[in-house]
Amino acid sequence: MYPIRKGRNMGELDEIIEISKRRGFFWPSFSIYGGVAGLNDYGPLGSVLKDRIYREWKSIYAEIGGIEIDTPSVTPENVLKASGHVDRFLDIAVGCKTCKTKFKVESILADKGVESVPESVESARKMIEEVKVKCPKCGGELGEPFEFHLMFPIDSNGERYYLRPETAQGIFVNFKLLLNYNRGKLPMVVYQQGKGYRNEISPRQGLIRQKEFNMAEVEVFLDPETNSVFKPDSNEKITLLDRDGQTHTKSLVEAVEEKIIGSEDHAYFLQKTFEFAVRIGIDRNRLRFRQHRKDELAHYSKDCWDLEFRMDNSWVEITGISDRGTFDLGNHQKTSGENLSFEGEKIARVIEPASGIDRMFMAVLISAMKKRENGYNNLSLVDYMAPYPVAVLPLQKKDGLPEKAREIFSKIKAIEPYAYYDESGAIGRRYARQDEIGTPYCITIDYDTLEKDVVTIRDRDSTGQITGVPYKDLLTHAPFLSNPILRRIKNSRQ
RNA sequence: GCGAGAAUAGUGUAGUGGUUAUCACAGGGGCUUCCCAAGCCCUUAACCCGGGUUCGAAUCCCGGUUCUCGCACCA
Repeated sequence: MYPIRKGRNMGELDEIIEISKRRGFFWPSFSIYGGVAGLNDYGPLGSVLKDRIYREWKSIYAEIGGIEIDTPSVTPENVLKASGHVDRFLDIAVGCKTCKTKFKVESILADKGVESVPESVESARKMIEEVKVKCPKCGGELGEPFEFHLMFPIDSNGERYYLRPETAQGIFVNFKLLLNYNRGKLPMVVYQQGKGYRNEISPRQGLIRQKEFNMAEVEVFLDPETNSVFKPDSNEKITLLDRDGQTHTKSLVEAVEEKIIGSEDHAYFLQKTFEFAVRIGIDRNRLRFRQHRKDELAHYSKDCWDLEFRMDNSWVEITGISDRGTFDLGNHQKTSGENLSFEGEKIARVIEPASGIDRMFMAVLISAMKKRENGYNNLSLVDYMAPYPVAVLPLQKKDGLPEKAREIFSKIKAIEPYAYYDESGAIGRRYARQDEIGTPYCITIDYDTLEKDVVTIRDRDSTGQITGVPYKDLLTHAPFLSNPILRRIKNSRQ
């Protein structure tokens, strides 16, 4: 009866994309000009939800003494040269003249047993000639090699810059200042939220693969001589897929004991990452950790575990927890000439939990989306994540109910600015509307309100309600969601 | 980037050369209803962009853009 969906079956991702566009979570950018692949806007609801995800992330790391920094997206070339991105984030590719398939020169050389990365188009051409490589697919002649940049370059007055491919470098280059701020002490946990940019060849799937994306990166600086500053303590069994393809269902504590995970420090940040995902409402049953194989590690990474989320029966990385060792600080020290050591000659070792906030955002929506028996959607967000924690609804649009409702609404606004007011159409329709955008509580103003100043509170997930709540009791607790009456509703529902 | 398909209101769609461009839902207004998208009436709102063929193009052709699915790539 509601949007008739013929033709293809919608997957959960398609469904979230449809609802998001309709209700204002996100949509493709620049659509009046035909749109641009891989760029999306967060709408009014999505902007709030995204901020709430960042808020929880910050509090997770602030709780363990982390400090925040905010650095530019526009980054000078020499910084990204030192970090290896200029050379390693640029692929030299070549196409087959016959079947038109394109390959990374690096990988077809590797197939021939040549383990070297061409540094230029010219050297790639020479190497192809020397090794006599043909098209691995059809055996045809290969064409001219060409460069494919994964970073967006910016040229300004003869100087080259790039849009950062990760926020991390802004932290590494500030190591000295940050360490000074931290009064010379390690461990030091530094986090940064911000945009990252990658020139994806084929951006797809809404927010999953974009050219510009929201990152939440943490760099944990550790004394290389002091292990196990951070220790996991969770006994929850988690699925761990190691680099040899073995699946383990173990707690992180056990995983370290059994050497599935290399260090306690690394495991601890897997735990933190898992805690973050669950705290924002991602379904823990759709999560697993997967270790990178040696050949898929990024150039800066010694070891990496991804937190992956299952959607439409495939796994999507939402966070990578990488052991970057001393790679970045070592290279920046060498290139800049600045002393980035501490306590003499020591270079700090780095563990990096780096989350893709857009992907986590999708995971939150997909985890929360429920279908009711009547076919309507219920976005079962965790209370404190909902863009609107509360809506105020007069039962009908007459008999002075809207006037009373607006009066109460303005009082609610004073303690909960993200409150929604709606008096249009039938009450059931308005409940349904709030359900679809995840509003956990509706306050209904009815005839009893006029006589006795009591309201009805309706709970989103159970659709149950409690009547006769003196509305003044709702105004005595700020923030609104800490109100004990709401807890009572929540606890009583089954 | 290649191959194949697709692009029509906010969403999902009908429409194979001539229609006031279909329908549903959503949105707005009203009647009715004291609590879960009920019903009735009214209303807002679209042919991706640019060329071409034609008396006439949403429809046919070309180019572009975007999307989907594969491949490749990326994480």
